Amino acid sequence: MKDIKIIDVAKQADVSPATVSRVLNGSKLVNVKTRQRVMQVIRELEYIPNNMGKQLRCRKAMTLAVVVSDVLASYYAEIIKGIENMANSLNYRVLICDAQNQRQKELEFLSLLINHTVDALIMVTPSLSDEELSSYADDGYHLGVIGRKVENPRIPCSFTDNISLARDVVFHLAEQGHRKIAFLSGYMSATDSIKRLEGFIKALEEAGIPLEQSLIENGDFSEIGGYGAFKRLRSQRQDFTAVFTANDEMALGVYKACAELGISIPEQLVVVGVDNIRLTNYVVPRISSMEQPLYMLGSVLAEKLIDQMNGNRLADKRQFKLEAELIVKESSCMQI
Amino acid sequence: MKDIKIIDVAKQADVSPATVSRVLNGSKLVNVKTRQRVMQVIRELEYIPNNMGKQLRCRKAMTLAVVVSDVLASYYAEIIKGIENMANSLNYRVLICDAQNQRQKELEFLSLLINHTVDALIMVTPSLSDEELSSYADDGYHLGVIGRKVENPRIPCSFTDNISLARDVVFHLAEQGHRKIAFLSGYMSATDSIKRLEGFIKALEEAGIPLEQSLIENGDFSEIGGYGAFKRLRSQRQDFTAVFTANDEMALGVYKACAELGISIPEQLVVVGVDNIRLTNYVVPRISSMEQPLYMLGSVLAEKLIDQMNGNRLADKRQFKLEAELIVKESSCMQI
DNA sequence: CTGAAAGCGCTAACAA
DNA sequence: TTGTTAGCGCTTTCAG
Repeated sequence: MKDIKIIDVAKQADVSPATVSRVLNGSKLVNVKTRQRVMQVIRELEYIPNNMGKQLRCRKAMTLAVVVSDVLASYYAEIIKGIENMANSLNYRVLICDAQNQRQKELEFLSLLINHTVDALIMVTPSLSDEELSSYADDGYHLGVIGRKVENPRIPCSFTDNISLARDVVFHLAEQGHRKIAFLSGYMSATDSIKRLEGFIKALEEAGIPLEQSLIENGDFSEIGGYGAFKRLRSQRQDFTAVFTANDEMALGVYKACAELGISIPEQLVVVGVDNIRLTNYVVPRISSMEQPLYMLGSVLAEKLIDQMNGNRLADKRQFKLEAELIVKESSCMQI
Repeated sequence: MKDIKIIDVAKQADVSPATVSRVLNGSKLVNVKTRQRVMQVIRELEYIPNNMGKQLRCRKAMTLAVVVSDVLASYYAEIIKGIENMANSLNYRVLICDAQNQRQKELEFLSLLINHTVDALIMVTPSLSDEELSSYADDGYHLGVIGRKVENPRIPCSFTDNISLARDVVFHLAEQGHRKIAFLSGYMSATDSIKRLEGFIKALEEAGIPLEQSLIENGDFSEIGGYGAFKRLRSQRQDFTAVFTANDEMALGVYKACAELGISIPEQLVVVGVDNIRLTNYVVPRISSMEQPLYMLGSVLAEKLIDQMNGNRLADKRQFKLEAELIVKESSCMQI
């Protein structure tokens, strides 16, 4: 902790601090000879520029904050990795903010932007409305959103195409002859759930399969929710041959219910989930699932946000709609 | 982005910036009347102190960096959560650094400390030696380590008691009459693996069970490694009745091998792993496992490190050895 | 109890 | 090509 300062280097090299700064920042306006001398001194003194001084002077923290609902969810880990790797490669750092599923916390983290602790904030959380975020964005703060579409032209966003995601599932099932397909939704307040249901309905139409409201049941994205939803559904109807669950957790719940009810998968019932979590490969039969491009959602958005901060405000594309990929496994396919 | 500054507030309230600063920082040296007036102006102007200015002046970033080998590993997520929640509650922020399993990256992140981007660094990675870390700590930088014991008196550390962890497993097995217990290690370079093996050997002695070298086989903490290790072991000997794997991934490998070899668990072979990952509850039979206090490892260390930075350098306890907990499930217990 | 003034370490006009 | 100078926004002596 010697704490050499730029002035120390300057004196030792017999130049001004400005010149040292120029050398440090790779300015072309420095004599080669001088540059070498300064570099030499920098090495000798083991000088490391103090980032706080730089930040204040440049009014840039070179840091992004990412707000997630719960750092424990593996869903976020991949997104964070995407953001982190991209940010680091562009010389930015990443602050992690765990909102602990509390709207209040999400709001509090916004202060990191306002008090200039970070240059931009990425929300991967559902609580804050477009309007709330817009008021900040319109004030000139840099905000990005992952997981849903936002219409404010200042807010870049990346999200999965849930309509085509649902279509892929329905067509995969329809191709195998299924006509009675049930859908288990997540929270009805979640955009993801709404969009998947919407896509499901659209796809049925496209596939020429009549929509039956009684084949749609509410879950809540949890295993237990899926279990309950399936049981309720099954108590009403027994004629459906396939279930599309809005995520894999609910598919696990369906598995549990089927085990209890003596329904064999995929012979009597075919199941497809979303997220392709690791567990889907460890139950028998393995669960077919739609894999979201999580890493990409993170890296694409981070890149765009950083790009935008560095002046390319006019760059055209602001919304990144990425496609999920169907991973077919035994739960939805006899002949695999 | 109005960017009100302290001087603006000062003028408006007809006081000096110093007084505004005092109000902001809750100094007692302010007349109640003045304080109210200043507060009023702060609210009116919606003044938010600029953190960069504060950081530079106070020479504190109020930020910790956490370096992990791979943000995707669920193992780290819990530790990060522990650090994050504790840090936030003490008004610190957390920077996440993904070393991507590269030693070089770990080294690079140390620069965050040196250039004063963060006040302290927590290493949850294995690559850097005690000596390497010590040289920084001795220079006055604040470093903490999670996952292994470090002897430098300036470096606080938190880790699981692997000796007692292994003992708990061995005694659990011995109590059920097992005398031929196999051990599958992780990487031989990993402290965790070494300590668990050491604990295993010690515990056998304590339990009065003769040690048999041929019942110890090398794995590498991966499922495939566990699979291979078990196959090798089994090709040599068939008389053991229990396997203790250094982590759950390897236990999954054992499951796979047993399925192929027609060995039934727990009737013919009992299995115990470490980490109690979610998957252990979804295979049949569920895998008994030692659960590490990951959240605590993170929060305890963060608390200590922050405490230490704030002057309590003399506080006695520097090493936090926490106990793992045995979660008994069907893989190691017939009568469950 | 309050204010003036001096920086924290750095960069960027502006001059030379 | 280089140096001088003036801050970035804040806190904290030191006087009063």
